[in-house]
Amino acid sequence: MGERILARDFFDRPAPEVAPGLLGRVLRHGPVAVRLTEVEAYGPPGADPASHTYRGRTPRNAVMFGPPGHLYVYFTYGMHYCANLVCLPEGEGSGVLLRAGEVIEGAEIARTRRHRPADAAALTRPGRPLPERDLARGPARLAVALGIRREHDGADCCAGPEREFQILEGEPVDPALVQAGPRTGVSSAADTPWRFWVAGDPTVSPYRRHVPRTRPG
DNA sequence: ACTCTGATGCGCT
DNA sequence: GCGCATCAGAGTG
Repeated sequence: MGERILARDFFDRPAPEVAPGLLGRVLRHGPVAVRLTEVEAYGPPGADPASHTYRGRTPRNAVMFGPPGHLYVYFTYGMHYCANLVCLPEGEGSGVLLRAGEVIEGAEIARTRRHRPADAAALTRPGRPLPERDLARGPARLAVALGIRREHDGADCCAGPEREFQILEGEPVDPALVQAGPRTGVSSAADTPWRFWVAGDPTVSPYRRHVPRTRPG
């Protein structure tokens, strides 16, 4: 039942319609599965200044203009990957950013991915293990937990159980529990309430307003 | 709990 | 060159 793959038609609608319906759905990549608790919609060219597709098609955002139900993976801040699910028919350029979720399968693998051995001092420090709820709390953390990398840009999530990624039906969230508000960290269209999350869920990321950086000097 | 900052690659103007 | 759809760690209350 909840293990069925979402039909591609599900994504063949505007992102702000798709986004709230994605809450409670499950994205699986091999042994790790994440139940989505927070998402953001991004509109097609011209309509949404915060969207990567606002100024039209480029090599980077090309997948967003492809068929729905595929992963658009981008690299940002010189160190993070984030993932969207493409919406609307081919040629439109719209999607839903996957902002946070609950790891429901493969938590140990996810924890290994999220742990960084780079800081040698941290290994000798007592520190507690990373809390379960933080494994995929935030778009870049979610990407790490699921092992999403640059090469997965364009991966089809609706094609079948033999494919690397699947978006599963899961248990859609009661609409009464869905909350909506402004998107996180965007520098424009901050008044557009296209962020959707599950009320009271601890895996939802803390809201951060965009703050412009001033460089030294 | 909160606020501030540095790290870091690259797409776009 | 500027500005990111960010995060972790340090500092403070």
